[in-house]
Amino acid sequence: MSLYAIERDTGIALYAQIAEVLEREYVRQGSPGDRLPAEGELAARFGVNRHTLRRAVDELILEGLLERQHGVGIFITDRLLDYRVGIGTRFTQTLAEIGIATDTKVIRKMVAPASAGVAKHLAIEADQDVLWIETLRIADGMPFCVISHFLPVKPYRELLEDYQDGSLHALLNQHCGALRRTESLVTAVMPQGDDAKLLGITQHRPVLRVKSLNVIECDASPVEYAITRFRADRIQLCITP
Amino acid sequence: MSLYAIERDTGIALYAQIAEVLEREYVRQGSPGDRLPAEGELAARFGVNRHTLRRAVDELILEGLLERQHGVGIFITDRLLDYRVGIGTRFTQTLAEIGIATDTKVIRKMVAPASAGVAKHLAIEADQDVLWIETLRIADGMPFCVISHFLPVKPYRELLEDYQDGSLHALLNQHCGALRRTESLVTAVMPQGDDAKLLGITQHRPVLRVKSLNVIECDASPVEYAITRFRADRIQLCITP
DNA sequence: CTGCATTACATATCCAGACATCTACTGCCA
DNA sequence: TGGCAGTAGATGTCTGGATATGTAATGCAG
Repeated sequence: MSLYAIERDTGIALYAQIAEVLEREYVRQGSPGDRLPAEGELAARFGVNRHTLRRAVDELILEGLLERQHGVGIFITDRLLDYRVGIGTRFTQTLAEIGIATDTKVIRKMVAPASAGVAKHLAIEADQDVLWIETLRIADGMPFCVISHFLPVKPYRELLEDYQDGSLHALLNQHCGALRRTESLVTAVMPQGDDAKLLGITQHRPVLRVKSLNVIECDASPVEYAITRFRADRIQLCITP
Repeated sequence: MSLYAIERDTGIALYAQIAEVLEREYVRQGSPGDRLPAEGELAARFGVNRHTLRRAVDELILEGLLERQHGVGIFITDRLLDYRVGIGTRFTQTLAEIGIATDTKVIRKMVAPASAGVAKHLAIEADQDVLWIETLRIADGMPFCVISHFLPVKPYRELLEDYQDGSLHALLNQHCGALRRTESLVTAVMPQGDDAKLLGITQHRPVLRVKSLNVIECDASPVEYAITRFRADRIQLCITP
């Protein structure tokens, strides 16, 4: 029997009380990957309807403590992995330095008219075509971040015609010489579109979004505008002055 | 009548279809602050149960597009304000530079044993007492970020006995000389504890968390370890190399 | 005209049940 | 032995109804 009882008519919602008990009893006691009893079983134990129990589980999913797998069960999520990635340097290079094997998967590669934001940064007219490459970066076999790369069509279309994997910036470096990152804008958002699926997280976990612009070192002409979405549960950007 | 019809048995959940229609029809057309029709009204219009409609609204609340007020209605949320704040500099100073008036409110001030993380950064023993100050920063009259400041008790207790508002770092500067920020760790999390209430956001919007350590310039001894939680909808950290 | 009780209406919670869909396992069949 | 159909059991969606609680406007009493 549970040490923590559920009380009705206390002014505190049943689902909130149950969420707390579930957290104390399963999340804190258990380990990542552990499965909880089935919804019906838990509902019976607490003496509430299955909907009420689901509402309680929803709370913990929102907090990132649990996740559901359709047809399988409810599981305790993995903990923060605390990778540190420098913001000033390149993705592949940075992770290589701390001994993490990385992989790149090209999700989409297309030519499309630039949005206002992209056009501004690439110093072209809005609606003018840009090269749009969507890549998924994988570290240690686990999805790490999704990057939308935007490049001017003009000089880079042929260059990237057969780009498939590896470091995009190494390729650009060979062609344009040294690149420089001008500034990075960092914020937190909820995952949009396919990002949650690609990153292997639920729709309810935040992602760290970094917008950055790379220019050619010598003449400062823009080469690539990138929007990166990191799994926030696996990463801490490390910024050193 | 709506241009966008809801279809059953398409394999797409009704609530998902309704959420899309609500977004197109109200969120994109309307303005922040606008109220949606009542739940019952909308449910009748779409020909679904009120629970199903609520589920649809839940989706948009999670995406940060709508918010509910008990007994009042459902409203379109405010848009991103896109403040840019440099990570390398001081809060008050940075915002002053871009012409934003700031205010500081001390939420809590107490002495408590250090957690493992805090102790490590301040180079003291775990469980040893530290000064713990919780402040809320307000920019242009709107909550902006919550900061947990941790300082060694030893030299700073008396200094900060009567600290109430204004720049904490200006005060520390007078006492210790120049400070230097060693590194900043940035990630995204969902708000914990009272943070959502203090920041004036729902529990379902992400916050940007920055952990930083300030040391004395000349001898590199740690002065302040701070954990800052920014409203992610109002801020973009701007990082320049 | 002020202030408070009433009331209408909004969202919040909970229950009970039906059916859909997904997953993993079982066991038969080729 | 490999593959596939069936099935048990898990989560997902939707309905209908009852009741609780919060908000703001109404209207009456003072």
